[in-house]
Amino acid sequence: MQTTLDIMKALSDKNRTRVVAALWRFDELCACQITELLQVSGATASRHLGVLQKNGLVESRKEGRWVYYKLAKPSGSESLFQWLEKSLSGTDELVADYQTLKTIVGITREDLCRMQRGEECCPK
Amino acid sequence: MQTTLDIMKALSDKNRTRVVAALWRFDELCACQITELLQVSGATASRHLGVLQKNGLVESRKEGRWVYYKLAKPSGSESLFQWLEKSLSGTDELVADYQTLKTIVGITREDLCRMQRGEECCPK
DNA sequence: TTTATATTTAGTTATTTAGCTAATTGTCAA
DNA sequence: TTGACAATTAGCTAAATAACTAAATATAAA
Repeated sequence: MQTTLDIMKALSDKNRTRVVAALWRFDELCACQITELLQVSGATASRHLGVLQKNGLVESRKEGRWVYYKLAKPSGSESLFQWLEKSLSGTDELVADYQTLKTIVGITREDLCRMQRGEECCPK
Repeated sequence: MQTTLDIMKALSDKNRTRVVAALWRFDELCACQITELLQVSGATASRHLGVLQKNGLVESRKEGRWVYYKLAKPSGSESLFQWLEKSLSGTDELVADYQTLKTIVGITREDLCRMQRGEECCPK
């Protein structure tokens, strides 16, 4: 029972649900892209991703200094995600996130991380 | 989006989910029966029922001094409940709750409430 | 090897919330 | 009308958690 409750709790946070929704549209995103989307500190984004991963909702893949995340729907969760996707489709926040993400993935990882460090370099 | 998150949050609490599960099996239960099931104060049970009701998950009907609650699945929530029911089926807590509930509904409302007031009278 | 850096972990703080008791409300019965 | 009483609301406390900054870890580049 606790597993079920933990999944609900993981998905009852706005930022975590935004991450899940982002991964519906963009197959794989790295931690820095998700940090940029949520506009929180890297540590905060990392913690949210950790919660999602611990509950089997995302999985990660390390590639050099970057860590990439993608959805990992636990078996039997199809109807949950079916509901969630329908329930959230078209909400203002997610529509806006989609626009933001299109910009974010258009920037190289290197430039994005430079931006996050507050350096002057900007994406062309 | 907040509505969706609120529903998840409502269902991420163990006691509230136990109430929902109880109402799958017993069409209608009064507040005092739910208080007895959860083994919390009447005020706490009332607050949980209030959260469920506010988010459209249960509806209530007043009959004299008693208030009866039943499920009120919001439209479009079928797949959510399909997942939840499957995900929770057979868990120790809910199996135990079912046994407890069979006893509880076998007691008259009057005797149950007397028990809760700590009086000596006991159900036959 | 040393330095830079993406991510995670540790530690702190503010907010939220589940629980309690006490007070209030609304209904029935004497 | 008064008293009893089921349920809810108000007010409080303790625990959980989301955010931050700083420190630690792991990897790439110089």
